[in-house]
Amino acid sequence: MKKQDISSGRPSDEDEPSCSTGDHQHQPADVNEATCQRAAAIFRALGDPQRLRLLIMLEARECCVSELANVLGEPLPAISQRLRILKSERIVGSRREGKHVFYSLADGHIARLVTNGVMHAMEDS
Amino acid sequence: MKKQDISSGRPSDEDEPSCSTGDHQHQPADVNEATCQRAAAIFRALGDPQRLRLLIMLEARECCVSELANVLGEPLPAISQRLRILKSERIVGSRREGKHVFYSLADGHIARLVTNGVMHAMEDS
DNA sequence: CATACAATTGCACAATCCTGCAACTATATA
DNA sequence: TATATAGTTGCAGGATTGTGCAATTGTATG
Repeated sequence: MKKQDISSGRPSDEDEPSCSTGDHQHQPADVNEATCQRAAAIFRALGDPQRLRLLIMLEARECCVSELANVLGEPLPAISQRLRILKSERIVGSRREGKHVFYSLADGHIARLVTNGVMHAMEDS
Repeated sequence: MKKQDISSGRPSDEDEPSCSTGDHQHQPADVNEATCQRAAAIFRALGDPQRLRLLIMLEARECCVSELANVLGEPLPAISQRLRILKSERIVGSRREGKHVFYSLADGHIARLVTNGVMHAMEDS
């Protein structure tokens, strides 16, 4: 009959083979709900072509809003809106200098994330 | 007067200092529009908590749809839908074995992307 | 103080996306 | 062929999101 009970990886309730103590070791499989949502929020923020283009520019160097607007040929309010979203997720940081506000990537971790994503997209078939 | 012309990084039209030949070298700043959109599409697919949770499980090992549905405690059609989206972006691949369809991450590149995102979310304040 | 430039915010419209349920297809077994 | 299990697809709803434009704030200069 060979009834392969694959679908019931957890046959019934109260049977947790590798995690019965409730003690979580950070294996990939069990991640905080909060962590999961935070990570998703970051990815979602990166998941827009226009915002991603901003990040790619900021990856090269710190830029002010009007410079980004000029180079990308888009209205300034649009750029500001996108930067606002990226900042709300702490993906970019800002610094004021006179009339200008300069934006840059928050940290190297984000830079790696952006780079890896773009790399993968390029290597793609 | 010190007029700092920062905003006009590209003062007027028809002036492209470093790219006048049309030959693209893959600096971070200039990326194909297509590449940019492809990368954004990948990030967008990763940008949903439920889908991300699937990927985190698949990062550990290959799983079939009903197993994922069981472990995550969600209806099977919902899981199938999410996998469908992930597959359409070539983030996961599928393999049929009898009644079951097994899903797994498409490649190590994607795995790294997921890991990095989750890592960053955990390290975050 | 008035003016000019830089940047942000608010609002409305459109598009996209996520979800849930039902119906359908596919595979194996009796 | 009939039945049960596994998985996919289609569709309608409600929520979220991206965009464009006008109005506002902030900062330096005449």
